[in-house]
Amino acid sequence: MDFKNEIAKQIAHAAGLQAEEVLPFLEVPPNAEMGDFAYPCFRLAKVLRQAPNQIAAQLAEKMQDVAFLQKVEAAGPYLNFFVDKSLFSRSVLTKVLQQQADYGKSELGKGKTIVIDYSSPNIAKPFHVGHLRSTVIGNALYQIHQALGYHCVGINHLGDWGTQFGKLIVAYQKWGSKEAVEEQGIQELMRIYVKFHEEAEKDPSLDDEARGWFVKMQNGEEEAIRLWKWFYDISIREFERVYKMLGVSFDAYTGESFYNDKMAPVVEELKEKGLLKESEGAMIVDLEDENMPPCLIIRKDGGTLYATRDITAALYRKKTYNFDKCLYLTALDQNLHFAQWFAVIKKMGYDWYKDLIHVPFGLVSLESGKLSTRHGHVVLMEELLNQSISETSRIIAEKNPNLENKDEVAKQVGIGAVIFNDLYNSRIKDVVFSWERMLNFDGETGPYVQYTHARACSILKKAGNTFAADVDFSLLGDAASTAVCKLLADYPAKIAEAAAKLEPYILTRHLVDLAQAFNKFYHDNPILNSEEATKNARLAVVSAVAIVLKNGLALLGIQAPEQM
RNA sequence: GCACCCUUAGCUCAGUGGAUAGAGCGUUCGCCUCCGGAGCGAAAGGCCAUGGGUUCGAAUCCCGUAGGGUGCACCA
Repeated sequence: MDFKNEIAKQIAHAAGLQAEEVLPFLEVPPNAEMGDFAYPCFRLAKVLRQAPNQIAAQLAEKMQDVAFLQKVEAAGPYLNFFVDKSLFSRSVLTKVLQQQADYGKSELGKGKTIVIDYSSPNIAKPFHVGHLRSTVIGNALYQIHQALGYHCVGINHLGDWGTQFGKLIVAYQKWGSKEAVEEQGIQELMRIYVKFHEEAEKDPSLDDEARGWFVKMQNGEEEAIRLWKWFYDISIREFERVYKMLGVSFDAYTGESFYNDKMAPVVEELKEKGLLKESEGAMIVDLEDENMPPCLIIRKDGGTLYATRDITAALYRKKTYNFDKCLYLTALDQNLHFAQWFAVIKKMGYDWYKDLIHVPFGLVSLESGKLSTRHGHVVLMEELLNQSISETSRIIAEKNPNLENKDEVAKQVGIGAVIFNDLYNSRIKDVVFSWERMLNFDGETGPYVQYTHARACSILKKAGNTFAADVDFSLLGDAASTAVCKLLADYPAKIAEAAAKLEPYILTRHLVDLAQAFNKFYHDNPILNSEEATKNARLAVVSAVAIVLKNGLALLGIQAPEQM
């Protein structure tokens, strides 16, 4: 039963309106003592030509006998509703306990396809904290949409093509060795890449040489491709190690190199449509009428660019997946780039340009300043995860030394902490990375939610993981129990809201709210030590909370150990 | 110069048209002979950057200003 909907109907009936006119304005009072739902009557004042206070009083009068309402009260201009608590908890809890792992899922996105482009790191560079956000937010949006019934396609659009590989080839030939690259992997690639930049400052002809090698790659020349592929394989192996730790996977690894042979026809199409024009030796699409700088398509040396590849990839994805939406998870500083090439797609006459969505997030920096791979000014992803895991191990050794499979749990909690932290605020906020904050597991953190889940599991275990089916819901009338039930009831709507706003934090925060409400419930109400019927009813609450916390964490890409 | 984003408690952030602006961290004080203290309770801490406007009502919407961040031609 959807109480909000039913109340809207009742108000509409009493006020002579349609339920749809009422529903959007139904709200939750700031304080639970004021009621479970509220309707402000200000907006009726004009229509009914009466003061809001009077309207509220009259409507309250008319609704005294509604069965599922315990009480309707006029508080000044507000109409406050108190739902029948036992009816409410029955409705929520039976649903959660029946649906279990499916609670929260829906068919909102049935038949729709959503392509999500996330993580997309540049290969041949180490995977660092700057890559975390795209990876983790993208993965959460993937899981969330999947729960809503969408068909999701996760794409890792690797930065695996471009002049930087020409640079790498030159650097390898001049200063590298096969042994060193095989032994040290990306670290060695990084070393020679940095060396290249140092040398190129003194000798600009190195840049021309690098561009030359990239042209060879584009032409498919054997030696160039062989080296590139070698660098590629080494990088992917290292990335996959990190993805495995994070529990993230992709449906396709079609990176930029994948589009190498697919760009020519697209450039041809731009030409045919009269969009391409020469400027300063390069080929551009003019966007003056869109109030933006031009979009560069072909360099004066004939090379392709970022935008060329993104446009080609978008056309390919539309053809291959026929998506309803295509999301791009990148930092906010790429705003203009996306706005530009989206506009090019529009000019090409494709009305699905409006289904292309840049999902930006704020920049990550260190307390000591900007991230810079070249200057070694980074925190590597593996280092971060390992630090978090070892901090977790330390805490386990202190608090729960007899825990079985400690190492496994330390991984789940340590990695969960990192993921949770990144999904806790709205995307757009800049992040200043801090070890101190990162490794503090008190308060609104992943470990807190996991701990709450483990605690709930522990109680259930002590009760033999079972309770009687005929729950007496009237025993759950206290404020703490009601607060928990309300949050359980709101959970499905929060998933939908997170998807609509493309903001996983909506879900993350809800889980924190639920964990807080549960911990209060736990402190206020003895469970195992209470009288049989009460114990049974409270176990139903504990069980439902465990289910929802676990489901919610799963959508964020975080595991929920039963002990920690 | 033009464009985009941000500004709410000491710090990190929720709240985006309605009732007394909320969390967490940090600080201070309580709570384990009692279901897991990675917990719970309480205190202190706010001119919601600023000036106008719209509205019965603005932290929330619109315009201006200031401060901070970012982007603007052959990197991605």
